[in-house]
Amino acid sequence: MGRPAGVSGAETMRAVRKAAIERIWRHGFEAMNLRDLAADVNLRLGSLYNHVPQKQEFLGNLLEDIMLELLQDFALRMEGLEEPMARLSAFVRFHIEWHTARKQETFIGNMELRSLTAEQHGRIIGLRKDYEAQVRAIVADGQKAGLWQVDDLRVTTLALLSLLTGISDWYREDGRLGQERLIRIYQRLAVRLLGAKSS
Amino acid sequence: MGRPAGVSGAETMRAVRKAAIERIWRHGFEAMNLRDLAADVNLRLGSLYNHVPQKQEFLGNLLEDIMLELLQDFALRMEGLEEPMARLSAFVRFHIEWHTARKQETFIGNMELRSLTAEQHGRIIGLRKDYEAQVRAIVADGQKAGLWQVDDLRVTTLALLSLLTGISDWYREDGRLGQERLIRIYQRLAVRLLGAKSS
Amino acid sequence: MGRPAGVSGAETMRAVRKAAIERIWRHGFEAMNLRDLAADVNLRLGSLYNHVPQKQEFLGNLLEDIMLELLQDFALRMEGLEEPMARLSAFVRFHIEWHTARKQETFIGNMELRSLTAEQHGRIIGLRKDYEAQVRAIVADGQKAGLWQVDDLRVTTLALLSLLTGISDWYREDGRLGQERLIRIYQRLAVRLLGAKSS
Amino acid sequence: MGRPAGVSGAETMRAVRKAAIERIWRHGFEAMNLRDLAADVNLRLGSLYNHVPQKQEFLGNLLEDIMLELLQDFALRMEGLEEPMARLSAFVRFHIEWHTARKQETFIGNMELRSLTAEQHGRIIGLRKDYEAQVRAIVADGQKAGLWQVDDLRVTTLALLSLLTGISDWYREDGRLGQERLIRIYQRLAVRLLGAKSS
DNA sequence: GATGAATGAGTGTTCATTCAT
DNA sequence: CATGAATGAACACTCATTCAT
Repeated sequence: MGRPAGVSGAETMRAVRKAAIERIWRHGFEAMNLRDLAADVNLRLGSLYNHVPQKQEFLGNLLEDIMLELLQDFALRMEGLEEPMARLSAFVRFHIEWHTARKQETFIGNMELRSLTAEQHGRIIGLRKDYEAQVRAIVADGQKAGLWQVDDLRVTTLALLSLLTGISDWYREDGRLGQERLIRIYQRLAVRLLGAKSS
Repeated sequence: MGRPAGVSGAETMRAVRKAAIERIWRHGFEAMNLRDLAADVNLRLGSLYNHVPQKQEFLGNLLEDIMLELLQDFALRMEGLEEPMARLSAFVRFHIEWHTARKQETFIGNMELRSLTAEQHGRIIGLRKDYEAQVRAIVADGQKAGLWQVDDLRVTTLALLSLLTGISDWYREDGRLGQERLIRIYQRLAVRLLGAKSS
Repeated sequence: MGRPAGVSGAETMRAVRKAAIERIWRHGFEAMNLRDLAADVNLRLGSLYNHVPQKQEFLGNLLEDIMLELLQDFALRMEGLEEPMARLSAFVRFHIEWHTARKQETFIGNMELRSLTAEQHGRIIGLRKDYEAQVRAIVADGQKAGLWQVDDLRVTTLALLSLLTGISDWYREDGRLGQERLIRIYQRLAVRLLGAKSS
Repeated sequence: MGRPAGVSGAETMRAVRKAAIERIWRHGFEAMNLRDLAADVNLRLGSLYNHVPQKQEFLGNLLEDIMLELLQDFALRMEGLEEPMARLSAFVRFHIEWHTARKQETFIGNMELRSLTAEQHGRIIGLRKDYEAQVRAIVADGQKAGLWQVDDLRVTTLALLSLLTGISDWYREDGRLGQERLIRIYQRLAVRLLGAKSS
């Protein structure tokens, strides 16, 4: 009944998160029940509460951490890039890589916003706006540099993001096109969308 | 208690649908409970079952009807149009008009697929594929006609659909841009995306 | 599964209250579980909620109704009595009769105050103060009339109430003394406590 | 993690008892949870079990020790007093002092009897009867000595105890009346209750 | 002795669904 | 048709208790 040999809290926590992401992705947050989640990581229901706070709070933390990680990875990837076209390409690559490698995370990150409390929602929407703003900056800089010409900065940025994020609706690792090929296609689509001089 | 005067069964059904769409849109199908839904239309829970089938079946019917209506409206709108560029423009206009006028319906049509049974899911995915196929045909025809040049027909069509559908994530009737202006912007974006010769 | 023949909501409600009083009296509010309570009235747990609100709210309503009934019965009993000594005797008789006939109700009325929310607590303490105030008025009137002489009006009134309420800690219907004999003894004790001229 | 410096087991035990009394007093034994209790004394839940037996047994010990201490203090206070009136005064003083200084202990001593097992209950009721019997002896002796005249020895003794114990329902250290004044008032009430010749 | 982790048995509450009236 | 009442299956969450470390 006591603590079994060789278990660590942090490891269990990671396992719980992974299992939760899978379940939320498949059937949604509301449909994820904690008994099943506990079973996924070989725990009884009660034990789960040694690792996880309230279900609702857990979702908030989860989505927030996903967004934070996205922002952090994005910053790393963009480091040192100055030229708008290079930044656009890097952004498209990054976004696709993240949204295909972390398909489930990004899906629930979009899907389960409505399951958040108002307070959680505000917090996470804030982080999303950060990301948006950085993409908008790329589009704006390229425009200033005369690389492309967009009708409406805000709308075009949102359109660009929709374009890319939509991939996760149908992307499959074993799909017809390799990831690299996909990135190339979308880099070209992005450039076209912005109305770049040559494409 | 008998039926109050002036209330017809069909009317109640319509009211229930409307209320259900609102609730599903706000918090999701799983989070919609039938007691509240009944209250929305001034019924007690038990009475709801005189109008509505099982909750699960109700969702299936709802989503199917939404898709059928979309397809029907689409067909009407495209009637008589032959020229690919005209058809593209008409499609963009139609899609945006539908997805903004019927924001809730289309949102739940995308969102709640996962709440369907396998059988329902298959049926509705089939209808969505119909729609996709019609859009793909426009893209293909324009390509054959030399109006534009896409790298990958399937991917580009999906990208075009993502681009447009994404609007419903942020569109607000009282937003900065009028609907007409939005349509113009997106018609241009679509044309660019496909790599049309002139833009 | 539907509604069985010949059951009425009001009757069930009464049965639930009675069973709850018994259980709370025996083991306390916290120890009363709703599954057992449902079983007491031949219901499954879920059905209980057709009659009873939240457990916490149920307790508040219960205690409030008990106090209201006490106040109402008290008013009836005191009707028409003017003379302080007669009112004192009537009060003692009433209090003992109520606290022995409704032993459980009054016991939990005293005991479970701590299980109330702050808001409920305030409401019910208010009713108790009403009762106290009426008793205090009797003591004060007799004092003004020169029937007795107390050191401190408030304390003596509380002492008188403690004296009488204590009975329910040990009273048993089949006890050594009949209720009538008990009333006589306590009427005398009350008179003495107040320092009445003759006793 | 070993034992922090300067912490002895007996001290911890005392701290736990004190915290437990506070919690039981506020919300009752059933509502006291051991995690919170541990936190009160800066321990984690698991560590509590190095100091405290089963929760149920803990309560039994607690109440028994309270009663034993009461009896012991009572014996000390009454030592050497022979004359009934002096003993009555001393008892009243003692009872009030104990029930105000140890308000919480005596309150839970009365309140939580019902949370005991049958075996514990019997043991503690026995101790209470000891106390009662000693008070009854005082009343009886005074009666024999012609100091006062009661209708029924048992009932009057219980009434006297109710009268005094009731104080802890409303007593507050910062109340209107000082403790000494209160004792005087109740000594007079007690004497009156017994029907003493002069008062 | 202190701690984190695990466990099983509960506990209040919700909900879709059914059916006699 | 509307309603109140009943049902069973679930659900998130709590808690006393145990034990390897």
